[in-house]
Amino acid sequence: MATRAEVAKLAGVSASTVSYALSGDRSIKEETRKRVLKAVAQLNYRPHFAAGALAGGKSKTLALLSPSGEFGIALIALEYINGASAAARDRGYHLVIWPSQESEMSEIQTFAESGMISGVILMEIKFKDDRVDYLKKAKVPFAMIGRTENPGKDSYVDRDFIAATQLGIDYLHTLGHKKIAFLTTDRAIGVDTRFSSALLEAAKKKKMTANKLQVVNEASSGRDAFIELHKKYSDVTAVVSLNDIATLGFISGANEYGVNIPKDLSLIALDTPKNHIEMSWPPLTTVNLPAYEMGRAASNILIDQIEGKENKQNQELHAGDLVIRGTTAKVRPQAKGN
Amino acid sequence: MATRAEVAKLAGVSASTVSYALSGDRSIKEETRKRVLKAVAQLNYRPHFAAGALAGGKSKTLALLSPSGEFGIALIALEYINGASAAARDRGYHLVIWPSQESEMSEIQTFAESGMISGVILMEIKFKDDRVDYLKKAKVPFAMIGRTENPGKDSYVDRDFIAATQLGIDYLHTLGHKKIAFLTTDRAIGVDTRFSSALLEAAKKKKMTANKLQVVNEASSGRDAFIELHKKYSDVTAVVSLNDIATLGFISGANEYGVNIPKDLSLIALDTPKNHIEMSWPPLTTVNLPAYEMGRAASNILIDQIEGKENKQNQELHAGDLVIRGTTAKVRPQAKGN
DNA sequence: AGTTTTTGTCGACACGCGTCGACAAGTAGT
DNA sequence: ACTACTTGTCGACGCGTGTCGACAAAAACT
Repeated sequence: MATRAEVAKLAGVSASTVSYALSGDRSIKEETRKRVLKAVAQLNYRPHFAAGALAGGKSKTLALLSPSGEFGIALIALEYINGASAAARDRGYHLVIWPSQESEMSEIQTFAESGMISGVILMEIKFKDDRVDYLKKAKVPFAMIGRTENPGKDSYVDRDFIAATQLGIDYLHTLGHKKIAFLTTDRAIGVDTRFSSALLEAAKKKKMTANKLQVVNEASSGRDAFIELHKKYSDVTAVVSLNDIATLGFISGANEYGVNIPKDLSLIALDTPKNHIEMSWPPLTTVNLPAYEMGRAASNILIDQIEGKENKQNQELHAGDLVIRGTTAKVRPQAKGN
Repeated sequence: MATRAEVAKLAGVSASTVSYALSGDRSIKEETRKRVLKAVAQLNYRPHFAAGALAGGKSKTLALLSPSGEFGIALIALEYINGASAAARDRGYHLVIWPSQESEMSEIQTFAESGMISGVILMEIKFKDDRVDYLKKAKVPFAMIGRTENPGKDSYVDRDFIAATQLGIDYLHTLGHKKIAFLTTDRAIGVDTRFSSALLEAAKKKKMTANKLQVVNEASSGRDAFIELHKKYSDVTAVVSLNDIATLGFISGANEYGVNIPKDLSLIALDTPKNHIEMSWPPLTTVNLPAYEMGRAASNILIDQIEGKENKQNQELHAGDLVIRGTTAKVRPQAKGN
């Protein structure tokens, strides 16, 4: 492994000149810089990361705290990770996945102080989130994917629930649907609450009725929801799902009962990771969840913050786009609900 | 952040004594060690990772190279990551997810040489894998999840295809099935090849016929496979799936055609990550893929290697267990294939 | 022409730790 | 009682950087 000293010798300059030529923190004559860069290339030199971290106090490493639920990292986390990781790499950082056991926040703090990590990305944010409070107190830079009830000036990237919901509702409206139902859980994460109220609002605007079907995050629950719908709300012509797992069970239920999607019933999913879309048949019409982009944004926002670009925008909302696939169709003229 | 010097002062010993008390690399009087440990606890001291890496040349960081496919990290990778990450943490290491762009192996080498990473975990191993050749030449310690055609003495953790297949086939045999079919892709990864031949072998032993249904890694392809089965092999009473995504489409197809699983047709999946199991209805009978354990094992094997425990076992096969859920049943007496 | 500012470079130092050699004190073997 | 080894501790050094202060040379002002 080539060191800075070797580069300096080859380029005929001092060691510090090499550093400055690379970092740009002091002005260097163009010709000298070129000589240095040539030597760097020739020796395939790359600064020793630990030495840099030691001397500069910067590790250029981000930790993505993944709440270790039952199955460890959640499925959707995958796309966030991919995006965050890619953006971090683009800016010379690394991303460590940190399956954080429960409330081991003090550990995070220690690692932040020991220079191991420069900042933290948080997922699955609750309305009230202890982790957020902790990190703020500990002065560890962080960015959220999701947001607390009152995020204030904290950095976050989140779904634009209102815009996403409107895209879906407006499309159903275009297709002629007037009586709809929606699948939602009532987890304390806040996503559901925000989604549900945005949906009711959007439906109201279009003068559509919207019945709520309560589900939990399981396929079987989606199937139960279909059965409930089938019995109680037979005039409903379209369903909006706010839970990805339940969606799949819901489709199974429809299949089982001989209800054809999309001919008899339209279905649109608003909270479905890419991986699930390709798993269903027919392919789901969705307002897609731009998780990759959100992950990217989270990294960028966090890095801006770490590097002291406080002036930059540090809160983002992503709506996603309507992607029409195979589960939506025009309402049938003879349907009761028309 | 407390430093070694502060601990030393508090404990009334020299700095190096603190190091030795913690590492155990030299004998320290029991009483002294206790005093040191007390001071460590009191100050909440943790060695500065970069300093350690600089001085000792050990970063205690593992990189998990995830082939960035179309969707980045693959779904199953999730469980591997969780397992590998947990095991690494247990042994004081960290796991960096490295979405490796194509053949940027030289980058890996550079980072390994620069002390950034101590070893590499590889996934989605092909029969002939350039990355493996590269790492061997570059002398970067690595462990595979999966294995090349001729792994020799290279470290790996892989599925025990023979045992896993036998568990499934034997169970179907117990249920009275004699004519089966199986879903497989023919990707070059080697998994499919090994699985297919193990299955044919196991079926032969039990004197069962086994028709192959070729699929690709898509839900719609699984649906097509069902239709093919329905038309061509109507006497088949059970299906073994070797591809998780196709499985879900297969079930949709059965629903669509009014074929009841498990009453009319049994289905058992051998290569399905946990996340997919909870997504299907009825819940899948599987020989589960112990991905979490495999991830753990990969980390442990790699760390053993890094730490020079060459004598330890560095190749493992995991079969998984038969988990009976809702997609298998006794063959129906009146079925043609009986 | 003299003074101040900017540009370009260098040497020195600190970051916090692992580890080597030295050495005093104790133990074991003759 | 002398040597030989072991135990327990310490001080010193080096790992490869980032960065600060110094300073000569050049440029920009009076």
